[in-house]
Amino acid sequence: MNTFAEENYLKAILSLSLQSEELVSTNSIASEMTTSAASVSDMLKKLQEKKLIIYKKYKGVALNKQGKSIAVNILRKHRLWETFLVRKLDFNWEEVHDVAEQLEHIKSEELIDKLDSFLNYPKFDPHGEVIPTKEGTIPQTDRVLLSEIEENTNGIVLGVTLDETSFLQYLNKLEIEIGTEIQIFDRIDFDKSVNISINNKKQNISNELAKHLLIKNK
Amino acid sequence: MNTFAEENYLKAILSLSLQSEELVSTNSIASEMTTSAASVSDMLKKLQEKKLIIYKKYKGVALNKQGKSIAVNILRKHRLWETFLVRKLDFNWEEVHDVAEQLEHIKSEELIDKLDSFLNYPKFDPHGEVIPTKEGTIPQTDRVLLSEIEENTNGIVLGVTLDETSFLQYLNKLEIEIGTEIQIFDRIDFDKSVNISINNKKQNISNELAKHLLIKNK
DNA sequence: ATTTATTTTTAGATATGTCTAAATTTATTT
DNA sequence: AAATAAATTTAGACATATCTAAAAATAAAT
Repeated sequence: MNTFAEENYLKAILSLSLQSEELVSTNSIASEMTTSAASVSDMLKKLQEKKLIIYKKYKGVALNKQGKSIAVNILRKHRLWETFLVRKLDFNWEEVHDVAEQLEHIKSEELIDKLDSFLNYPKFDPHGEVIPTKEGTIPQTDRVLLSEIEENTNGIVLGVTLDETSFLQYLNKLEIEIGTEIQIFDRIDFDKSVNISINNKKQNISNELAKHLLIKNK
Repeated sequence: MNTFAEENYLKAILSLSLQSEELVSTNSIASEMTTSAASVSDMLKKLQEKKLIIYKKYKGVALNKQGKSIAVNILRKHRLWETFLVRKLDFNWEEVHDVAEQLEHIKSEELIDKLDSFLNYPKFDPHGEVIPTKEGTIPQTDRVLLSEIEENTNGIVLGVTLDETSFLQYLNKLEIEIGTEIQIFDRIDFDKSVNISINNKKQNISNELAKHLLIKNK
């Protein structure tokens, strides 16, 4: 059985691993978890002793099979709980993260199986993120948030992850609806806004907005 | 903010306080929590420093206002979660205790408010125990323990005061569940066991068992 | 009222997880 | 290639929560 701290480190390593192919650095983990590099070093040593990661001093770290399995399971629990909080308890989807960070550490396989069933086996969480399977795989989708999408590609709007009136009204104004084809040009470093074109009209979309648009990559 | 350990101690002290008027002893807490008396002593010192209990060395301990408020809130969360697990996730009422022991420590007032609302503001948990209010009071009910009940009366099983698997399994074997009608005949002086009849089947119930059965006098 | 037994507390260890500061390794400049 | 900078690890401390063994206080028995 793993502690909350161990699980949080594994989760952070998974998250960073999914963002790039390279080994995960100590500093990137420290920054992800807002802790010190020293603490990370300490924990990496421990996780290696528990045979959950592959760790080479000064080089970086990767999850091994068992560590990845645990981390993916935490991610599954996190996203199932978020789905529960939004769909059943009427939370706004922006509010659920902190609570889900606690709930994801509850230990009971049966609980998660039953929660999954209660929610009717959802494939996506309220943020549009895919929910890993019970078997420990992360289904590949061509659904991407506009805020995460590759530059210089085309896509189709598949959905949104927010249903606030002001948000939806703004989409109307921008002529964005489900099915709308968009061209993605580039992302601005400074504010993470995205330059796109809709119906041949060039627009700049804020990161705040882009985070709520689900795009299918063409 | 309190740690899980602190919350568990407060909960144990509350539970013991409700069983008798006297100050709670170090050993009784140790036995309730299956830990050592030394650990209890250590923690009592800490809880006193945090001003959550009234503690006199060698004499015993009681919750003060703030400590009781925290403990009652944990109890409320525990019982709301048990209700959720049984009513929504289809757990058997014998299975929910361990999971609820974890869930009760999740920190979010909003979560509990919304859970309460989702469950339609239940008054009793699946074991028949009353659920404390959001305001921190434990509603009084007219229930009596089988070990205390008047002889030659009839009653209905309203709940239990113990949440151990072995206990609950034994109840199953005796065909005792919530709602079961029982006739109470007499109490044996020697061992305080009670002669009763369930479904016209006469049985002798040990004092140890009777102490944990809540009966509504008819 | 002593002695004995029980209960409770303290002392000293251990494990987890964190920190700062110093040392070490690796990467980057010049 | 040597010097400098950056990243990482180690050393040593600290807080939490637990334990065993020993000491101290209280309760029970003679």
